[in-house]
Amino acid sequence: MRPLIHPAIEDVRPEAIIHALSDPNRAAIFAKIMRAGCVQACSAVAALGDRVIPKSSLSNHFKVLREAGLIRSERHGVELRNHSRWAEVEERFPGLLPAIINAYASNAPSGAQGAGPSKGE
Amino acid sequence: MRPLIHPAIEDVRPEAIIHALSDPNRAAIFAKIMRAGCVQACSAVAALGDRVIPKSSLSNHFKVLREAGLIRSERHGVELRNHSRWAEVEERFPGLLPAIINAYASNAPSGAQGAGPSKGE
DNA sequence: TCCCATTGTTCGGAAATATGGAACTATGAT
DNA sequence: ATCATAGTTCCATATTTCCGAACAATGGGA
Repeated sequence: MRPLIHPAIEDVRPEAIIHALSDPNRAAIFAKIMRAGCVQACSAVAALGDRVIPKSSLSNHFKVLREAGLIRSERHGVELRNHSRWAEVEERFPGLLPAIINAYASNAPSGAQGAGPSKGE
Repeated sequence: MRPLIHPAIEDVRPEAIIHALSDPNRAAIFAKIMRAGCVQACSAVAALGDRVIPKSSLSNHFKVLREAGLIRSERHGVELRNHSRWAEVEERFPGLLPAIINAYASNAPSGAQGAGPSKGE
């Protein structure tokens, strides 16, 4: 098992962040990590809306978020705890995260607050 | 030749915009269209920085921007004129475009044909 | 008119990336 | 030691992207 990779904030590339959040599932995961008080185990987001995400896919989504510089993951026993790196990213790219999270939220169909996968149009 | 597809602003989905701009080339093209006074022929961006983009790739980049709702293209004789839909998109997703364009611009090394207004120097 | 230069689109195959089931690893508990 | 839990890795399939080449559409001559 490879060690977890966390880029230094100055190495974070805007396209990596934007690409990571261009997937509604990942954006929803990231929004959830933030809303959860900045700490969230991976398994806590096993489902988004009505859709169950396979754990191999989930693992990959967390990896993308991590390597983009959006979250920091620490092992605690058998689980990972994921912290949002919001403050760092916000300082480096002001307004980027709020605007993206907001865009998804304002497009959300029902009471699904935050960034959720759209289930129709 | 199919007609050009321009989604109504209310049908524009945030993930489409974010995905379109998650490619640095497309973000640079979009930024250039804005800087050029909101009208630009496709051929005017045949090269970005030192890289020449094949025209089939360029055609596809413009298509992605268009169908994401970021630009509007009109045929004028043999060429297309591309207008940014900034104002509409800004109203629908406030702050999204400035934040993304700014993120690329603030990351651009000197001289690189980056996206957006330069920040300092 | 016919020909041709210019602009952009479409096609098709190769390369890259994403998805998810199954097997695996690592840790804690009994 | 054995088991359960939480994530990772492997790998085959599916989807997307890239770009050269052929094509289409328009305008300008001769």
